[in-house]
This record gives sequence, structure tokens and C-alpha cells, in this order.
Amino acid sequence: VIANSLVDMLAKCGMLSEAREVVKGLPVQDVVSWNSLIAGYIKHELFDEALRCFEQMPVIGLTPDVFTFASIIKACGSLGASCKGQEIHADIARNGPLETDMVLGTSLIGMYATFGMLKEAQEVFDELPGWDMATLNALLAGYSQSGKDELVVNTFVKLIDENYKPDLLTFKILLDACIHMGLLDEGQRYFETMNTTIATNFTVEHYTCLIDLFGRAGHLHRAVLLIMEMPFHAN
RNA sequence: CUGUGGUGAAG
Repeated sequence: VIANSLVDMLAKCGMLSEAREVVKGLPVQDVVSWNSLIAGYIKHELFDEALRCFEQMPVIGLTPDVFTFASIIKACGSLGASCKGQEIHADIARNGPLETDMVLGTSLIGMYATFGMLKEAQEVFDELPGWDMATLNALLAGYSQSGKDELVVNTFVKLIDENYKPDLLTFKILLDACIHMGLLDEGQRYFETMNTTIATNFTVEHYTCLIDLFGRAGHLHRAVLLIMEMPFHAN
């Protein structure tokens, strides 16, 4: 247990060969040691190394668990490995109970979103027993990435109705969609509504996001106006 | 309450 914490720490710091050595030297390697290692590889974007570990697990008699799958599905997404990802998803589906895990579900949604496979993403979403903001953001990001800007906005409205509390990423996706559609006014209106109605404490980050989008969309004037309006020091 | 997992693109 203590050794696993060490592995995790080393892996998080990017000392991956050291982490691997520690795992190798363990008298009993369990699934947690390997999960930590895999998560480390992914954190440092060594996705194929993560996949290699994943394939190695059964060989040494370890059964991947829900943690392993959540990580490895993310790796498949980052690698653009859609076949591998779907293959692993099929294994997960065969495993019944895993399918209802929200974190794993979110990871799957994110993966399908990056592949532009909205139908699959939606299916995973619909099967889940519950959703949190990460799940919803993954789905919204998928819509956005596939150019379904109206769907982003509609879903956002629905989500507000259902009392979800959007976070910074939600705003980025929403505002991005608005501006993509050329709906600058709507975007800013949502922004202002959110700023006042919804009990969200807007930070300088939120403003930065909208300002950035205005600037990028070629509306420097509006960006400057916003900077002057915001209740912070410009930084 | 022994340790490990999830949320887009751009910059």
C-alpha cells in the first residue's frame, strides 16, 4: 500500500522509469500499482506506453478494473485509436456492472467525442444512471466538436433548467458555440444572465474566456468594452 | 476514511 503511494507519486512527477522500477521490484504487484503507472504515462502523454502496460496486465495475471478502463479509454482517445477503443469498450460492456460507472462513462463519452462518434457518445450517456458536470461537459464538447452548435445551446438551457451548475469549461463550450454561429449577442446575453441569475461566482477566468472569443472573432471593440466593464484589474 | 481513474478545439 505504501509502495503504491510511492509509485503514484513518482508517476505523477513524471519519474516514470523510476515508477516502473518500483513496480517491478514489488513482491506483490496489484492492479493499483499498475493503474498508477498507467495514469502516470497518460498524464505525461505517453499514451502508447500506457496501452502497452494495459496489454501486459492480463499476461501477469492482473484483471483491469474500472480505474484502469477509465484511464485507458482516455489514452485511446488521445491516440486516435478508435478501433482499439471500441474493442475495449466491447470488453467493458461484456462486464456488465462497469457500464454504469459515471467516471468511466465520461471517459468513453470523451473518447467518442474526439472521434466525432456522437451516436456512440450519446448511447453511453443515455445508459448512465446519473450525470455530473464532467459528464455533461464531455457531451457538450462532443456536440461542439461535431459542429452541432444549436445542440450545445439547447442542451445548455436544458441543463440549467435541471439545476446543474455549469463550470468554466461549460461556459467555454457554450460561448464558443454562440460565437461560432455568429450569435455574439446571445453569447453575451447568456454570459450576463449567468453572471447575475445563476449563483456562479464569475472569476477573471470567465471574462478572459469571453474576451478571448470576442477578440478571436474579430470583435476587438467588444473585447475592449468587456475589459473595461469587468470588476477586476486587467491582467 | 489503505493507495490509483473521467470533462472539446485553438492559442
